[in-house]
Amino acid sequence: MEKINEILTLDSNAKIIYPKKGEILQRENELNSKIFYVKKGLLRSFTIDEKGKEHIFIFASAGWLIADIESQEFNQPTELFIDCLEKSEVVVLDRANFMLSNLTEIQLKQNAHLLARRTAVLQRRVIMLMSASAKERYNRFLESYPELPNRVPQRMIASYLGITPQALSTIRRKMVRKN
Amino acid sequence: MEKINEILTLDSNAKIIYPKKGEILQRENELNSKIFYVKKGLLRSFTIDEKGKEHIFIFASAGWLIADIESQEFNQPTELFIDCLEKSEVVVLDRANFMLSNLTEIQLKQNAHLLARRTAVLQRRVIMLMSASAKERYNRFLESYPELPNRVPQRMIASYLGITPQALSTIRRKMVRKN
DNA sequence: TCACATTGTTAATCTAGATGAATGCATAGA
DNA sequence: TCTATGCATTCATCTAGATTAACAATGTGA
Repeated sequence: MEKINEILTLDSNAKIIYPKKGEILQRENELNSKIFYVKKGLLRSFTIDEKGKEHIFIFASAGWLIADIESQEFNQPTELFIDCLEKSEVVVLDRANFMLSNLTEIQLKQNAHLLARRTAVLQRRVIMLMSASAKERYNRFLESYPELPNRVPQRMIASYLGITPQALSTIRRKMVRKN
Repeated sequence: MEKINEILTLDSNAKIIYPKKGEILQRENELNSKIFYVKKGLLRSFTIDEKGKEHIFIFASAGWLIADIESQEFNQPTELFIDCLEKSEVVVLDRANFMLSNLTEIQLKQNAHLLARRTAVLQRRVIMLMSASAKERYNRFLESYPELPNRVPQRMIASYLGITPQALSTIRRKMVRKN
């Protein structure tokens, strides 16, 4: 994940921002083409459905990219909000530059790996959503992101898992009782 | 989607196969690094969970790639089966070659776009699984892949949507009644 | 400091979709 | 041709998780 820095330093259009907790970096329906690389802190992306309910798509802590790849790839307005959960340090890249600037071959390959890694995470997520119970998904979440439960409120973890805060609370209670 | 052909013709290790309906191209737990590009026909990838239940991850008709990106990116044995639903024509690529062969810059960028497009599809899939009812997911599926219902049995569509064949049958009945 | 919002918990009720089983139909294979 | 296997449908039942609501504990801001 270090090679990204080469890309960043080469991209003269890259800017660094220091968003505060609660700051919104990208809104739904913006025609946006930004990619955010988190150097420090924590961001998240999420949608809001017709009933006004929030669905967290992904958390991005230090070293991760966050962006609305779907709308960017198909040149449509953003579906995802992106906001800041902790005081952060974030590199803002332009999609066009990220994909098309004069990067070296090595950097392009790195780029491909970053995208492949993101895809891999999503692949696992889809399989989990289809085949695992809420309890299993929660346990997998704890294994995969052991530090996040200390940093984000439970209602957001519930939202990430695709369940209500009440359901998560019940799952946790049952897990405690069994130990 | 045509530029892929440039990549294919350059990759001297690429082979063409002609699998028949029902033929399995990749099994779970194989340490495999193949990427399949479908020229004609129809493939699918799927997992089988602990209860023996099938979960279809993706359908790939002409012009699409299919591969277990997750296990490849993390160098682990395959989680996904890949098999053939219709007599097909398929280009078999080696992951190593696909990522690291001496492709031109343009081809590498094309490559990045193919991956980004895959990621975009998965992004939409995750959001749908989290926020939409089975009925809504079915309608979206019909919009996105209008030709597939004629080519694959309903139980597979149900599996793709993450519901049982019975539930899909009920949804369809209700939709017919309303028209 | 006091009002007020946000978070997590519990409990009662409701519902989308799962499960299990039976039936009719079509296709395939000996 | 007959038999068997897979597919779609329907129905009765069950259950994981949603919904609604009430309440305590903690933060937050004027």
